[in-house]
Amino acid sequence: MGRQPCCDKVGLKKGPWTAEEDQKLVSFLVANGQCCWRAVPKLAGLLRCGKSCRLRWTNYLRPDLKRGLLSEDEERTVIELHEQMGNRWSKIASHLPGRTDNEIKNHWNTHIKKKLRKMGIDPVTHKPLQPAPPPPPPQHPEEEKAAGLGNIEAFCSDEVSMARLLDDIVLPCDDEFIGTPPPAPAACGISAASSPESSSSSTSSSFYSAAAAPASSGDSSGIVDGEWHDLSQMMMEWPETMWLDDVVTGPASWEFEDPFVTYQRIALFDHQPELF
DNA sequence: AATGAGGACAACCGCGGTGTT
DNA sequence: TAACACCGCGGTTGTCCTCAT
Repeated sequence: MGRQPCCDKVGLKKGPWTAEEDQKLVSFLVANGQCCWRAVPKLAGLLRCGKSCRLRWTNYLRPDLKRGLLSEDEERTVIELHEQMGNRWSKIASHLPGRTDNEIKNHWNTHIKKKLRKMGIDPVTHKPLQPAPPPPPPQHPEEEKAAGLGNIEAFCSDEVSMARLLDDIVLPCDDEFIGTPPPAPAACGISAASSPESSSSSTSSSFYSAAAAPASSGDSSGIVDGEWHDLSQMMMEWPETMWLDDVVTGPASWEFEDPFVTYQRIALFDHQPELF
């Protein structure tokens, strides 16, 4: 059965979203919720196709999204799930709350694939590459596996350690975090969440877990499972926090405003007008 | 300081699945 | 049952940014 292309209509805009478009989409969805995407652009006053709106919302504007790099726990989970499911990015993403399939797919293609190759692992088959990685050449398949896959050093020593990187940029999502405005998208902090799903990977028998466990034990960010606030909960708390000033007035010392912060402001205005 | 290469990621494209008429 | 419409998924592309030269 033939299908009309979704976005070839004359006059529909393509390409990067502007802050104004983000604002329109977010304010519409916050006010009306998600209905049929085809109607969203018209109702929201956007010259975009519904598909584009859905993608923008799903991958960037959704309030429950985590921001920033995947934690090592999350990376391990992705690898394990990829081993089981292949390129079922949406299924993989469903095991990582706050992460999108697109984000995971991009991270896989740009980071994890390289790491696995450096470790001598075929990112497609998850088996040792042939020929085996350079010296010292293992004598037995088991040793090869252990050397290539069981060595966390191989996983991260040739790059800036994700954990240490997160040490620098991640703020724990506790009350202190709530009171601290996120200075930049990458530092929104939620990125290092140790979700129950991701932390459960530590019990997996997969060699990836064994490989990475030492480096991740005692989450480098100091965050304990369950400490992460649900965004809606955070939003309920914002008015009592210093963050509110940033959300309401906009970042004082940042020229660029993260669309996420824009969203927060819109959401607060729309849902708690009595506060202003 | 200029510039080219490579990396990272947002966004688009096309297809398949599913619900409705 | 067929035709259609919509949504979601996975692959790919385009653009911006960073870094090395």
